[in-house]
Amino acid sequence: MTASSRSSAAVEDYLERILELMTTKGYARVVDIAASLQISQASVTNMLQRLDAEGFINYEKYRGLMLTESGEAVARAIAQRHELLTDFLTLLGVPSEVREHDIEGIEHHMSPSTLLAIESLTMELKKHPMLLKKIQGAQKKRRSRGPLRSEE
Amino acid sequence: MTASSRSSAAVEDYLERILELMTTKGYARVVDIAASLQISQASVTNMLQRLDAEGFINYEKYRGLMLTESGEAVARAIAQRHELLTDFLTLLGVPSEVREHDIEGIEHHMSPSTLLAIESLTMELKKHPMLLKKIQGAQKKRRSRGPLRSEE
DNA sequence: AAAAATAATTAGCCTAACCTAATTTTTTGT
DNA sequence: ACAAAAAATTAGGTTAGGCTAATTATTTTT
Repeated sequence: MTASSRSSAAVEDYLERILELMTTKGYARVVDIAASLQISQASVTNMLQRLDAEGFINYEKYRGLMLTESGEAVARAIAQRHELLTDFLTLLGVPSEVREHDIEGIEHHMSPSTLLAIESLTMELKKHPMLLKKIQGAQKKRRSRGPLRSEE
Repeated sequence: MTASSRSSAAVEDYLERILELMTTKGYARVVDIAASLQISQASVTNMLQRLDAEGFINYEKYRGLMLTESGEAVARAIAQRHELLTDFLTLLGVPSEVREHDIEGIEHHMSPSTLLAIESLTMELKKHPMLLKKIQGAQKKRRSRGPLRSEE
């Protein structure tokens, strides 16, 4: 009955996409979620049942779903993290393809403390465009010499 | 023969710990690895067999193990990432308990591009102690007002 | 050198998240 | 209205990475 204690990375991913679909299209069907996450519809159905059981959505077979309060709260928190990280990495000049991939990997593992730190940092960096230029420049230099490993 | 294409987060964790044990104690026994990763010895034995099969270590039952070239390369890459991230988050004033936890979660998901950007940023930040003070200050303020809330 | 303690291995399970194939329900086009 | 298409569900696998309990090797102590 209660939304359970801690949500896994997978749960967070689903909720994030569901919220996004709800806000952009007004609804989130199994087929849309599957396409968005690039997984099978069967897997989505399965997860929706679990999300319902855990109190993150209200789900009725074949009929559709709605985020609960708690589900929406989780989804919004993740979306906010995602946005913050996008903002931050964009500022640093990380190329968009790589950026999105990295964010999807790391967004489930950042504590409020770390997020707060990055938020502060991001805000501060925005006030110092010269500094940002320097940072982006330093990257180009190194990249051409060969950094840590092969590029992605 | 060849170390396989892509290493999972778990593989990377094991290799990182093995390298650390090797350098600090001179050897890495099953019991030590298990204690360090807080998992059972049985699981470690299992993974060691896999690491051997995939060419990351040379492993002889009951006798011990050595990192191969490829295993050591992976381990060093991860260790370097870990160090960089520690440096970065420390600079931002993220408390050490949280910091370590977050790093363990995210270090397996960062592309060379992102790492390079953070490296440049970290170097630049070190030259601007006043800026850092400001960032750390901003965090304290917010933290006392509320956990993770959006700003402008 | 034998017994006791410690370390390592094996065997057999478990769970989370995925998958495909088959089936059922809903929607759509004529 | 009803057949065809699309969407959703169920049933039954698979894989990674953990676990415990039982067994076997090795090391230490007496």
